[in-house]
Amino acid sequence: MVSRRSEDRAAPARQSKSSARIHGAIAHDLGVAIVSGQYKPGEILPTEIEFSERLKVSRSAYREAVRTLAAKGLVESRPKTGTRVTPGTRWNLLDPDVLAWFFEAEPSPELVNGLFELRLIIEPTAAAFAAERRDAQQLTRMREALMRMERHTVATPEGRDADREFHAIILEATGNPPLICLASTIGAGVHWTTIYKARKDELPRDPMPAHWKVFDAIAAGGPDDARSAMEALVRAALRDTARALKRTGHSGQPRQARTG
Amino acid sequence: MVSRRSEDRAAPARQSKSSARIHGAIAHDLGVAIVSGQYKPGEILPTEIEFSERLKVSRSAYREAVRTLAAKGLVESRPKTGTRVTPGTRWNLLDPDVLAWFFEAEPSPELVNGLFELRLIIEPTAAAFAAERRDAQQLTRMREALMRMERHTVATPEGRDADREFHAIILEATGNPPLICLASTIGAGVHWTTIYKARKDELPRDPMPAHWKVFDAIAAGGPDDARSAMEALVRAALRDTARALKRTGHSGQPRQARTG
DNA sequence: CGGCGCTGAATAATCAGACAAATGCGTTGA
DNA sequence: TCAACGCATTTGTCTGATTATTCAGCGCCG
Repeated sequence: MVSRRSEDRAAPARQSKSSARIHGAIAHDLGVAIVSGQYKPGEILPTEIEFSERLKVSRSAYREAVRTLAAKGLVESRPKTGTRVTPGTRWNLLDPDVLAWFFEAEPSPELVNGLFELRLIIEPTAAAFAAERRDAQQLTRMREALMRMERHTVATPEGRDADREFHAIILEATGNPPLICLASTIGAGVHWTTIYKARKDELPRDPMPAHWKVFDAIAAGGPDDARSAMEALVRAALRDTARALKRTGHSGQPRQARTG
Repeated sequence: MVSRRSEDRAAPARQSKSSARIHGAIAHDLGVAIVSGQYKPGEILPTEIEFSERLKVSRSAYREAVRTLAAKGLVESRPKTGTRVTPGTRWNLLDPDVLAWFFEAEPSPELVNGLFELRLIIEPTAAAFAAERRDAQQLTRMREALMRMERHTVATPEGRDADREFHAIILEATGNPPLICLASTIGAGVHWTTIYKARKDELPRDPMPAHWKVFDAIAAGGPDDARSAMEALVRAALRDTARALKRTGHSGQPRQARTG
């Protein structure tokens, strides 16, 4: 995010490069500015006219960006009052974009710990459900994913894709749509944005045995075994993630927001 | 939602009554239409010009509504292609508005069961965390909430508010922001929209003993006791909710969406 | 003295119409 | 057969004006 003048807290202006939907870029930058505390809850943003002029975009593009943020609970607009940053308790922390915006800036330890805790609740339970409900075809796909992961190792994009897919199939096997939504959001937001940023020589030790244990338990149809195996796997992953977070300070590297 | 002509699947037009932000009303109606399956995933909405004319609103108002839906993952717009309903796996099921829209229409049993399951995972764990982390002041507030609930009973709005507050304080005591966000969303979406729609004579039996058990465990600092007490409480509530859902078919009664 | 309605100004909300950018698709030429 | 080109379509953006809301201040009345 580039500010031309120091008093501009969120004034990236339109990227002259190529195209990039403008309202999406503004929503992204403003969202990051809000979750990172550059605009504090209760604070009122400049008027539409002033802000859109400062950003060098039309009022309509700016307004569409604000609608996006309002949909995620970050701001609230009222005539005469203006657009106000809502209290943090109203933010949709589980929105994929909001989570991504947090991790682009410096997520608070409170948030990171909270997500870790949540993941530690959700994923083992999902594995237990999967052990009870998976069908033969899902089992086959899990095995294939793990074999692909083993062949490529997590040091490669292919290996990481296979890892992701393994977890995705487990979630799918739960047959619980909100759980699937939740777990993939958290997984995408926390785990993959950090652990794989580690330097190659700091990659976690061979994760395959832990993965195979989860698979075996699910294949055997043992929910308790699946739960504990997955808990061990997640704990190991979280240790690595925490280490990476502590080392880098934050996850850095902006990514493309899905919205827009 | 009023349709003037039968071929209009989502054409409530602007409410001539009072005021109501137009883009918010459109987002609401279109959102309900999408989650209820009137527009199916993969389907492409009419062009902005056509749809906005049909709704009798300006293109900009319609576009802002679409931005809101896109922010929640329900649709996706691209030049030349149009605005397409995204596959259900990409919807933010845990967005409070999306959840509310589901419950305005007929939520699928799959979704309802999924939410129940999720709640049964989350809330007992939250109670366990609360038992370990609550401070004296939170304990006092919990007791006051329960006493207020006892005094008014859940048959009154005051009693229900006290019930809500009790659960909210427990969540607050976990100190886990994503968990707070998640649990309040699910609680708002599932529980309160259904159970309290039951006829007075079908209200659940005295919920106070179960509530006091949860409180006692949290006060005593026993996470395991708190977990099992809360699990019992939630199970009872879910039974009542399931009964109400089965009887009414769905939760009916549209409510005001928060967005806009 | 206190509450209540009126008035005005500030701001978001909506509208209308034009132009720009992107992109899927058919056409055309090698 | 296939690649490059151009066209039509649709969303994206811009401009400027008008409308609706609502907060704050003031005066009036009880």
